[in-house]
Amino acid sequence: MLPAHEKKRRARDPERTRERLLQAAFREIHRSGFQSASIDAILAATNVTRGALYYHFESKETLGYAVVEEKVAKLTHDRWLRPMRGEGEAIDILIGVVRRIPDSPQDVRAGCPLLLLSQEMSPLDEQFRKRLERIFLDWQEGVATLLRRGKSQGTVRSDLNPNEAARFLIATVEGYATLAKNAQDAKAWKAGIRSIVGWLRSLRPDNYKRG
Amino acid sequence: MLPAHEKKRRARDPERTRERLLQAAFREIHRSGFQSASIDAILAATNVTRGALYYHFESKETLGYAVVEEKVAKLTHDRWLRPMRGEGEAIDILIGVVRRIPDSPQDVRAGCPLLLLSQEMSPLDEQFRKRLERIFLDWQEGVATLLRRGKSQGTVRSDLNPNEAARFLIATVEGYATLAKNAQDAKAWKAGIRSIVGWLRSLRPDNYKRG
DNA sequence: GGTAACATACCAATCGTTAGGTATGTTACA
DNA sequence: TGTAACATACCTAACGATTGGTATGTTACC
Repeated sequence: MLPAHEKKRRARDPERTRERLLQAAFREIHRSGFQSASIDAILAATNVTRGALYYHFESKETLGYAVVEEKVAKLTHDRWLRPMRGEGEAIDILIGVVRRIPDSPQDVRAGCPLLLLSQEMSPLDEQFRKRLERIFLDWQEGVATLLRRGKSQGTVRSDLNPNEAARFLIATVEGYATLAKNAQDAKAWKAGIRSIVGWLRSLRPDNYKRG
Repeated sequence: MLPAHEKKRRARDPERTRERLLQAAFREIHRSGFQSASIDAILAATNVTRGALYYHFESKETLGYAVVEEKVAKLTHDRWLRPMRGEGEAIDILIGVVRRIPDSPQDVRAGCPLLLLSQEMSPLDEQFRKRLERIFLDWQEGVATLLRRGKSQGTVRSDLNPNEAARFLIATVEGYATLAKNAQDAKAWKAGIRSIVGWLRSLRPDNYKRG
């Protein structure tokens, strides 16, 4: 007998259908933005029919909201929040996280979906905006918490304002991501990361030297 | 006799028609992005007809390119390049420029058009991308030139890399603009400006104190 | 058998674009 | 100077394609 995951594909598997739609919608939205994302393109990419899509999602908007909540938020969670909860020195962790952001040409050219959706949708759709804002706030809170821990452990300058520094880090990361996306050049991104790492190092106490 | 500019409006005034189309297109693109910008909306805003629009611009794309070249580039020029050519200490000039970026609720909520178009169009349309990249490069070069001047005058740290610092400034400005746009909150922008100004001050030589 | 999970066919609206015509302005020539 | 010839600057109507959405029908599974 075949292992469970290789069993003959069930004719009906609503969870899988929904997940495939979400994934395809994420890709399409990431490519074209939400407004220009085409339902037809999503259907073509998944071989799901209109009826099935509108069975799982009541409108294009709700599909978009689900993409933000379940796909975009997950990215931030996996790349930032989870690693930041690990052991180690705060600045080291942040440098590691920043360096682990995908830097392949494809990734850099595609850019950050959070950034794209913020620019496009936040003035147009309050429901979108609120969901994106939730992601930014969680991100900021995660960084600030880590910096606070660093301060209490003496590995971060005592005069640093954690919330302010967290915002600064996020702004810089997103700013360089924009420049690199516009340049369509992974080297631009890597140079940005080096600058950010340099700034992160400056958050250590003056008397705190490392190898 | 009436002054020249109040004379009865000429039935045909191609320059004025073109300029009005450009202005309305800029507004519409800034609001909706390029792909979702509606020709109908531009026509309605100007009371210009389809035929007139397609007389002045051969397609929606060329209209978009003209908006980037003649409207978006002008913004960067007026707000950054021109002030940066003035007299004075480099860091003071940069702080002044940054503080003079419009910070009304409407401006912050609308966001930076350069940012929006980069996010939306740079992976999709090389012609767009090149024109946007030109703006970013001019911007960067302007800041770098000013910082170089500051170094030679001893008002900027001698160990500073002008191009790197220029990129850092631009990335930070655009990053905070994104955060503020997503928050739809002018206070977020003003706080960002304060952080940027703080960073700019740190570019002065250690022994260089000011009032 | 009942209903959850689809599939199909179609709708009205909107998209950017163009064809075809008109009105106004300019220029060349008698 | 008058006007024929032409060019510029529009206007109107309609195009075919695509948009998101829905109503109705069918099928697989508990």
